[in-house]
Amino acid sequence: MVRQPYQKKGTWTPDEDQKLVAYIIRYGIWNWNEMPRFAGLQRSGKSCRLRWMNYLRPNIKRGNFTREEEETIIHLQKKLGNRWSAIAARLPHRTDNDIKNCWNTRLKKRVILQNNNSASSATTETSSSVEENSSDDDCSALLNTPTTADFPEPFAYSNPFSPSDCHQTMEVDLPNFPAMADFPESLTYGSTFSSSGCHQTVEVDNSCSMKETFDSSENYWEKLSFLEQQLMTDVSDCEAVSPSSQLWHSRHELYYDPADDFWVKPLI
DNA sequence: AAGTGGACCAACCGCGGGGAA
DNA sequence: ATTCCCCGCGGTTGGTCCACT
Repeated sequence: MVRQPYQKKGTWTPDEDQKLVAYIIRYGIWNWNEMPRFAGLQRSGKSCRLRWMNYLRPNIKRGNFTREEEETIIHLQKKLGNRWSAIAARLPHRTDNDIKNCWNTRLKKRVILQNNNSASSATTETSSSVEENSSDDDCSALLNTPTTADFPEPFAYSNPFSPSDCHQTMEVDLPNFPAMADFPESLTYGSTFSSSGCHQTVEVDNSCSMKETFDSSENYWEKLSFLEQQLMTDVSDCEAVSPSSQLWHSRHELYYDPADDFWVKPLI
């Protein structure tokens, strides 16, 4: 009988974030339901997916929405309704959850207010101000968002939206990436980061231990922040691994401790 | 200083779609 | 054709922060 592991809820801790990011960087996304177990997380797959998609994903723009973005959301909401994922697809680097929150907390009231004002006004010109003032052309810069299909290699990223307007490239090189059979028993891997001018790279290799890199390195979160800033396409689109193989599962059995519901060796 | 209410945001829940078996 | 499983979406909730009284 398979014991249903305890599944934690609530706010994610930095340690959990670290485990999830480290795992996804290393292995990609293959099965959200199975992933938390292998990543040493006591979370549901849905929770992991949500955390990744809404917060940890590298290409997420955080912080206040600009006036232009807000107008775009209003325009698109009017056009598409509450299809937040469709709206998010047209707003670079904003998540559907963020857009939904923005709408529910701010924009909806603003629109209602605008509508009330226009309704109370005898004139008709203001009633369609949003529609008229934010045509598709007006927000074309936002709508012409590159899709992940524009990026030929799973781990090579270009960032046309870099704040500094310089073209930045992120390369994540994962040698032996899915080859579980190649992992030594004392599984070691990690990431090194380098930056030079506008061309910045991220390399993930097997040269240092995961623990060393993410636990005792001087600034893991600095690096993660770097990832967040520079990885400008969806890592989830990366084809990472073939976990369905018997090899995958058999190798993971070596590292997963069912007694603790924790994936021990690779991370500890 | 303490209480209160609103704003904001992260996360959860339930449902439906789509693909695989 | 049917069932099952996974994923993604949208609605909603709960916690935190902050301004105001």
